[in-house]
Amino acid sequence: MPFGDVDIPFWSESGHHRKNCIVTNLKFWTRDEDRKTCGDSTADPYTFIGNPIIKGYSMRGKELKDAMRKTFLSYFSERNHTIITPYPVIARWRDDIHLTIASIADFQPHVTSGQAPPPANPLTISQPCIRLTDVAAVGRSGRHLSTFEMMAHHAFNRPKKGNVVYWIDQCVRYCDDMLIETFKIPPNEITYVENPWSGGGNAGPALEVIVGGLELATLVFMNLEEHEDGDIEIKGIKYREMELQIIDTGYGLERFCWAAAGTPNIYEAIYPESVNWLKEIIGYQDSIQSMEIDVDLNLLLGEISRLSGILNIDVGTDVDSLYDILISRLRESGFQLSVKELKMITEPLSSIYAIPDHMHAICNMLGDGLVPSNAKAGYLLRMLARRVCRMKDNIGVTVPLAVLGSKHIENYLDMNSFVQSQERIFEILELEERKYYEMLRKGESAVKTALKDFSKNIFELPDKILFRLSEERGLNPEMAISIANSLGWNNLTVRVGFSADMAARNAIMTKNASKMKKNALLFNSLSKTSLDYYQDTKNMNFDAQVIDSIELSKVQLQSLNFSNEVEEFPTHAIILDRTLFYPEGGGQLGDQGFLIQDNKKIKVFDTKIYDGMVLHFTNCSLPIDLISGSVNWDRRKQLMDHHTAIHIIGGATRELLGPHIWQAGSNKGEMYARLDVTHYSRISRDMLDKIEDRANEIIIKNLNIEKLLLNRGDADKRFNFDIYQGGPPKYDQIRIIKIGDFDIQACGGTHHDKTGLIGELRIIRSSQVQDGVERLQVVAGDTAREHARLQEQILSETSDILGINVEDLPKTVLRFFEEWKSQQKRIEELEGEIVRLRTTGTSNESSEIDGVRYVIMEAKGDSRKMMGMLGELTRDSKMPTLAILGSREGGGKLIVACTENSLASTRHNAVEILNQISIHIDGGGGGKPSFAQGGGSNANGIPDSLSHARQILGIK
RNA sequence: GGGCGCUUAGCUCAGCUUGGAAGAGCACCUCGUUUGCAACGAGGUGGCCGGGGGUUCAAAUCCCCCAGCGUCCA
Repeated sequence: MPFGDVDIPFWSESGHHRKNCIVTNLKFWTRDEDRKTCGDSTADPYTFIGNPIIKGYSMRGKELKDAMRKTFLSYFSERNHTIITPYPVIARWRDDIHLTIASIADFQPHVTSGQAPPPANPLTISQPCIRLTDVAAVGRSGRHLSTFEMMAHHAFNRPKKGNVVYWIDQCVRYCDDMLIETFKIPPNEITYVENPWSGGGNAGPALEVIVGGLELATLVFMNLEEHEDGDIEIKGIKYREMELQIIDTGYGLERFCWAAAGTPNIYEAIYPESVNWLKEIIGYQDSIQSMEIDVDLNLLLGEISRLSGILNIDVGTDVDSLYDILISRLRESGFQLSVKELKMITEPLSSIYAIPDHMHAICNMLGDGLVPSNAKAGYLLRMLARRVCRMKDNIGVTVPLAVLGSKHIENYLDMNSFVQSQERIFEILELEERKYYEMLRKGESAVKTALKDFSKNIFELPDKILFRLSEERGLNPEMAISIANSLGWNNLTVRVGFSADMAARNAIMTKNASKMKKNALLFNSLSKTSLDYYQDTKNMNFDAQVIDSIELSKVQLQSLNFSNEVEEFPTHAIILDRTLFYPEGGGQLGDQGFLIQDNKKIKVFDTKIYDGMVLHFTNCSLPIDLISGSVNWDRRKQLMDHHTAIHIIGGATRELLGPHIWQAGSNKGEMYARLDVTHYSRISRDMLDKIEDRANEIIIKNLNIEKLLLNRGDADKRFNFDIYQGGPPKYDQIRIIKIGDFDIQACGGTHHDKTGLIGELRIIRSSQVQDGVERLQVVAGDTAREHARLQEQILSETSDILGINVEDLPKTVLRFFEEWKSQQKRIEELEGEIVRLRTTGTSNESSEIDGVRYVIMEAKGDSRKMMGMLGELTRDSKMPTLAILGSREGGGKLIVACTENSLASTRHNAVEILNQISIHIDGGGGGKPSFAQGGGSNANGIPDSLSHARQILGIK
């Protein structure tokens, strides 16, 4: 049987026929003997618009979704499936994706790989998902959503172990039965299209379930995994059968709602309140009526939706040609419209439809505790927020973003599924909108500057300028051009195909970037080291067997990235059968200490782990023999102080600032520790003090610190996802650090048994790593005391220099700085005065020949100082002057200048004069004909230079 | 995670490509003209050109490092 074919008893039992779609050429199953197309082709229009194919659901919006979800979950619950609470939309348990894009994502990779058991088997769920790949089509196609709920039933089979829940046949039976019996869909309207699925390292046969021209569900039978020796090849990648056989289904909740509502498009079915409200605000009906087009708007929208589904709207699509096609197709259906009319109808609508969709995603992300940022998942949130801001501006909605959010939550969301508070969601939305307008405002001057050298009559801009405005200023081409139009470049338009080129350019850049990073295999794993340091974190001495002693190559040294606490570059890596040295991990730096063999003490500079093998870095090799090891306790104690302190700070920050506080990285060394947390604004010193106080309170309470070892499934059940602050879990065994009831985290580091052992901690300062991520710098234990001493010392040394009390430092320094500035000013004035005095009347430094004054004199100071004097001499156009100043500073400086546009500048060339006289100071220089400056290396030649100048100019 | 950009007067920003006297608008001060809504005219005050290092006779300008901020992509 070829891969992808689905041959099950159910087909013949239920009277299905296998056919070939005459349009797509895909194989499909149907009960309808006469059917020629698979249902999901360009020849299959939606049949349910205005005529719901799922009967009995008269409600709309949230009520409809709730009812539909309940029906689905109940169906499977009644058939032995356990209902699972949805996972968050931010996929923090994974490091390969930011957002939950499917229900199966909840169970990847730990369950699908077989490492951990599923939370229930079989199970059913309705998982909120966010997918941004087709975000450009949302609002336009009639069916695309950036956020949706994927209803699913999953089963995980291990046929080799005799554990089979159900497989393809039963899966299809459930689906078919539910559609017909529960949702009352006419059997002949259902088609099952064979379309094998692959992605994310797995593959398997799959069926697309099409009803009334709409894909309602996909049933995937995942039984293959990527493997280089696999015997099945799909799209050039080799796969083999895997241990697990997974039923991975996805039923689009919103699509069920649409099919039950029969509205012109999916948005009207699920967001009717928002759509109507937005239409009202901008007076949409009135503006359409004033166009006096003789069409039934509802019929037209249905038709557009039907056609948009067929047309492929994608990033970079040539929108104008798309409109032409749409117009001609609409004409075939009896709608006579011009492009302009069609645009006036559909452009505002596409925004009206996209806004509630985007708000749904935004509120869900914020509700999950995500913070907007310029990187990672936070950027996706910001991108959506900015799309909404842009769209609402375009169609003339003046309601603030936060109000849109408030309306949306009121109509469509349950706050009790959110970790974040409503107030904070609005606060963040307000901040985001403010940042968007700030960007626009700055963008205007950026456009002005970028275009200042272009004629106002040009029609197109060089691509480079639009690329740069987009990448550096966040102005997409349409926004940039619209700003340019409003600034007077009225003819400018975006070149056809520009967006496609920009997307292609990004693709190339991304591809190049991914080529650059290649992970070379550093060490061949011999055997895993027994990690004995967890048994008792205070135990520092041990005996072990040397397994290997590796001389480090240049490549290895470079890629090992030693911290600045490693005092010397090591030459060797020693591998032992067991160790008490903690290798760098979880942000905690590696242990240092000694290895002792035959009375020889060898220093361990650092410890790292690679593929389960602990590398002890030394500067010599060791024979394969027994050794004893000794870990530097002072350092380890300090690392533990810092690591436990960071947990406490994290807990205190979360407690005081809110559930959106997530660890975005951390580092614990001997000298200091830092914790990066997600937060939407800068943290004030006042707040840092509060966090510090709370953390010290925890230390004083001397809470017990428990270390628990749980498997992944139990850890997930017992605690929230909050425990994965340090990143997605990598192993099935999860080590939990529990500080009283104050803070619980999965962590592999070494910790004290009691909080009191830290002594004290201080947050030295906070800085910003990227937008939305604050870095807290922390010192704890002895380091905290040393830090305080150092600060004292700096202050007392500084105040000693000024001979004042420490308390008076700020005030005194300010006074000194002000005085210094005003004195600089005074010096400049006085120098000007000196020049005036020296050059007025009959001084030997000033003479006049034929209407030009000549000033040749030696001065004091550097070029900058002499500039000021020259201003005095040559800036007065009423007194044409040629001035030559020389100074002995810095190897000799010379400046030759004449009053611009005067007799002096026509008569003399400053550069020529300078070049002739600068030979005396062994130097050079240049400038323009009216002004030249230079310098040299022989300061004592200055008098010669000046007298040479007098000679050239004929002055005695 | 990978890029790109910005930091210059109290504010908003030019100048940097190609090194050679620190600029504009707004605000502020003085004088004049007016006393109608962003008044006008003349003059003026105000700058460690983010910090540190390098190249150079000479750096706001070129190179490197650091800090702060912005932005795009994944």
